[in-house]
Amino acid sequence: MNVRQLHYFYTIANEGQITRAAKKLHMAQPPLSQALKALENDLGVLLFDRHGRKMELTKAGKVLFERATHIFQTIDDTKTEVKEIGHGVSGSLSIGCVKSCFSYLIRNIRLFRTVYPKITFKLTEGDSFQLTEQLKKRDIELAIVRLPLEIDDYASYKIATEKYVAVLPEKWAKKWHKTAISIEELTNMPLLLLHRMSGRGQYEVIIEAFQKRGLKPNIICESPNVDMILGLVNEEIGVTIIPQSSLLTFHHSGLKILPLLDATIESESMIIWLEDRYLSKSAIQFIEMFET
Amino acid sequence: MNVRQLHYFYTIANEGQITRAAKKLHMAQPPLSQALKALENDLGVLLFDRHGRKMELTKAGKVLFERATHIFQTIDDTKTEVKEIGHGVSGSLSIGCVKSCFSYLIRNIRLFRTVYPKITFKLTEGDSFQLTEQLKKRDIELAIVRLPLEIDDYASYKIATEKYVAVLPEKWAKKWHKTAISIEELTNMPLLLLHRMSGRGQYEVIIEAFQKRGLKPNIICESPNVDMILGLVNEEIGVTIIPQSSLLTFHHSGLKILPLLDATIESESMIIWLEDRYLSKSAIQFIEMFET
DNA sequence: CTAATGTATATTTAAAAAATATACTCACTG
DNA sequence: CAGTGAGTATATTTTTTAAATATACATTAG
Repeated sequence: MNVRQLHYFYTIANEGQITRAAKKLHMAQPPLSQALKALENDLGVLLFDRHGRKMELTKAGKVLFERATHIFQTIDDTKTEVKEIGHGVSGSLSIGCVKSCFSYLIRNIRLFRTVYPKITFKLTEGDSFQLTEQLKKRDIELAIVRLPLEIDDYASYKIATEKYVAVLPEKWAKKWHKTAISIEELTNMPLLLLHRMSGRGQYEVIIEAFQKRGLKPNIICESPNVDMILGLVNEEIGVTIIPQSSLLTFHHSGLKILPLLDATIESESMIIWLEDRYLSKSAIQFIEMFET
Repeated sequence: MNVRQLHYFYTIANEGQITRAAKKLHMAQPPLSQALKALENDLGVLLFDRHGRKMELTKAGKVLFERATHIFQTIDDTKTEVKEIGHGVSGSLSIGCVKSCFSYLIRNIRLFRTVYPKITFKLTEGDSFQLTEQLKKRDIELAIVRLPLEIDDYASYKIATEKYVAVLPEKWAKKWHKTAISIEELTNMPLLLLHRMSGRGQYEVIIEAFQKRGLKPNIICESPNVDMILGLVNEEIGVTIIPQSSLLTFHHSGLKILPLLDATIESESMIIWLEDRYLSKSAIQFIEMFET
């Protein structure tokens, strides 16, 4: 049995007649008669009960017709589905994102869904290094990361540049009555820093800002988790310096946010992907949304 | 997209390599490369991400592979199923049966299932005329009926010949202290008879037995339902004459069964089917079981 | 009994798939 | 760092397979 024969059988069963089926299949009647016979022969069952020019499905024929209907429906659906994936209007999109960039991701997913409602998302969270590993393994197609990061292997598009801000417990800030804070003022305070678990990250950038001024920060805690750091600040354990957008997901009641006075430590966020590799149409469309 | 191409794709995805897949498909590598390319072209998606000699499924490719796996599994199952139906080891068998022959049917179904456990049954009940109509409509393949019946259009096999017996209320029978009863003795009793709703049936045969002796039976009730008749006998409304096997399904506590003394009204039970029509292998096997 | 409609068979023709020959590409190795 | 091997791609020829043509056969309706 081959599928072409099955398709012929399906059409004959639908039309109830070989001649009519042949017309529908854009072919002559004799080859169709033969194909049907060959199929019956191969399966070892009569599929039609013929008397004269009346054809009636046998029991086996009825079963085969049911199954064939299902099979061709599935094949048809599959074609459509895969084509849609190809055109980027369907399918799923795997994106990794560092926690401090969640706000960018969420905003763009909302926008993307208004244009491509059939696309679903698979999201993972991790630090920049972990995400690049996931890119290489092709677990994700796109990653939204924060610089600095070794990105030679990746194509990238910069989605935001933003300043780092100092976050102080509200009580501490009241003593100053200031609207901004300098690096020097921060030196004397206990400092809590985001520290990536792997690779060179933002941590080093902040240290450099102090070192440039001959200062040595008083780092008392490092953590890869922004929520934890901000929780500690809230408990008046110390202050921190983080990208502004990292605050968006944190409900900050007892925190005072101050821009840095004499230094602009900047953070770049990028969306990155593997260069020279197949990128799904939907991923391309997702990137393009950032570009506009 | 055609299914041959899909099959090629499926094999390539399974083997992870075109050359290896070509070997498995008993063909050379170049046509396989081309077929894959044609499929990708037709669907408008890259299915594999090629770098050098490494091939990796794209997102669309992964989806297609999943679907293809399911499709080919279904096709394979279908082949097996239809072949099994063809050989009569699987499928379902539709049989109609008159109520008074239930015992024959049940006995043979039990036997049949020990040999062909995969065959399922679809059973209907009706009088002989109704069953022949169902045969013509092909709602059932086989019917077990009781003669007399117009059976010119059908192939048949006689499964049993049995005598009619008289059934009396136990109390009435005690007066006689006999082990058999004559037609004449029955004439004076109120008679309850099975009467087929349609067509000529056993009813007429019984009437004839009386008429041959110049007697006129005292028929006070007709019903197509054996249970109802026997219920009425049990309530001492009257007596009845029925084929012996009709009693098997009835729980008879207050009934006396007596053979007919001076007449043998006989009933033939047959299994019948449409002549010159396709009969499923399983139906043929079912008939053969009666013949042995 | 004949015309019309549908199916089956045999043979020829055309289309499509596969083979052959060969070029190209990358990765590994000495 | 050229050479080799394993794999893929392209162009052309060959083979296979499916379809068309011609025609015979079968059944039903008028």
